[in-house]
Amino acid sequence: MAIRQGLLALLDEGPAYGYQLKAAFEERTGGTWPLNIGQVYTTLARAERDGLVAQLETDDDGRVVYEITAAGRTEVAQWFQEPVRRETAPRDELAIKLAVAVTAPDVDVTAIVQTQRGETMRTLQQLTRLKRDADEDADLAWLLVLDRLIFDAEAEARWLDHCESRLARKAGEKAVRRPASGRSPRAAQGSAR
Amino acid sequence: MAIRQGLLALLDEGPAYGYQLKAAFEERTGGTWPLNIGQVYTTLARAERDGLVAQLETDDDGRVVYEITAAGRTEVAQWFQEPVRRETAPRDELAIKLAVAVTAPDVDVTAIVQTQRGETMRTLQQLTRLKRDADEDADLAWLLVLDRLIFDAEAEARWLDHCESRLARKAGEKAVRRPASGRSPRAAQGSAR
DNA sequence: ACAGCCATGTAACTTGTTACATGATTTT
DNA sequence: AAAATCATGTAACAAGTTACATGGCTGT
Repeated sequence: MAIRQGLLALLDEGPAYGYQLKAAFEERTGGTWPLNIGQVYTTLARAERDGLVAQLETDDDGRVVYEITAAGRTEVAQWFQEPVRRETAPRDELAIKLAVAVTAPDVDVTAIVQTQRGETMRTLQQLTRLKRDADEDADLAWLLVLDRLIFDAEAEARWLDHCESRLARKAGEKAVRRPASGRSPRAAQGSAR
Repeated sequence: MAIRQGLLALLDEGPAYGYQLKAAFEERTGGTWPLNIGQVYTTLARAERDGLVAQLETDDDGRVVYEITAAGRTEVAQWFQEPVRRETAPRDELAIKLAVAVTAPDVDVTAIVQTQRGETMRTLQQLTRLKRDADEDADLAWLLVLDRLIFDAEAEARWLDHCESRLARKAGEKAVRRPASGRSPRAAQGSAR
């Protein structure tokens, strides 16, 4: 619902047409989440179907201007009033992956963790660079989004470390096997019952 | 794709029927993400359509047992090999909300932040309690998922603090207005061009 | 004239999700 | 016998997403 609500909130600031909404949305997220223009229209069409927005007369240049309705305002107000709940959040793919991997036989979980950490660190560096470059001029909204991504990536990295140490401890309990195993990060070669 | 891949990975450990998959999935995530049984079947049907799984003969009790195919194994192996990429991750609703709110006029962003922190802290406590209770017997997968949720919630809380201080700084720059404003957390009353 | 952007829209598809229908088996 | 649980499935929808069609306008 994030996009729908976001566009709705933008319309709450005043009528606008499709391209303006796309631009406004991307400006605030600093292009972190580029929005396919088609999606703006499908989202608007669905919002109109649900009575949250309405088409105004086309403007002087023939552009289709949308306006928020009373029902739409109510929904925006609610969106701002109510916190985002954990239950609403989508299932986390990485967590599912590790949860399944850790229980499965013949899957090198450590390799998964390490690969993922590589990716996470790369992302983190990229974000940090972006922040350094943007810090001067960028507007508050974009900076906050950026920090959000950074905080998230850091949490992910920390969690991966945590997983690794837990895995190491578990492996330790299993005592000594494979005396001098060269690292073999090949994971998931299937199996049978 | 998380559920689909998860079920596929479970099938990679051996054939199973719908209810078994639901149980296996929920066992690993400790019931954090309960799975509607109907979804198991729709997911399986779609995976079958895509040639990733196949129905075996029904077992002795007439249950429909699914088996992973070669193509399915390839996909699971890939899933484990490749890291979860940031670009794949869904847009974060909270970030969008604050990004829009912070730029909009007549929206009390501080109120939003505080409400959200309340929710986040409540979640965090709940998770911590779960962890304390579970720590004895629970299996590794469930503990890791739990920690993931905790790390995430902590990052969110930290980010909210960060947002608040940024907002305070910005408000400071605007200098003194509204000498003794009673807090008016009414948000988003619309506007016109 | 042609390339390229602005602008609107639509058709088609994916994943996730739930509500419901239908039986069989088990428990009370 | 009734209630609960196991088990399979389907219909229908939401939200996100993209590829494509279409036309106007602008600069070269």
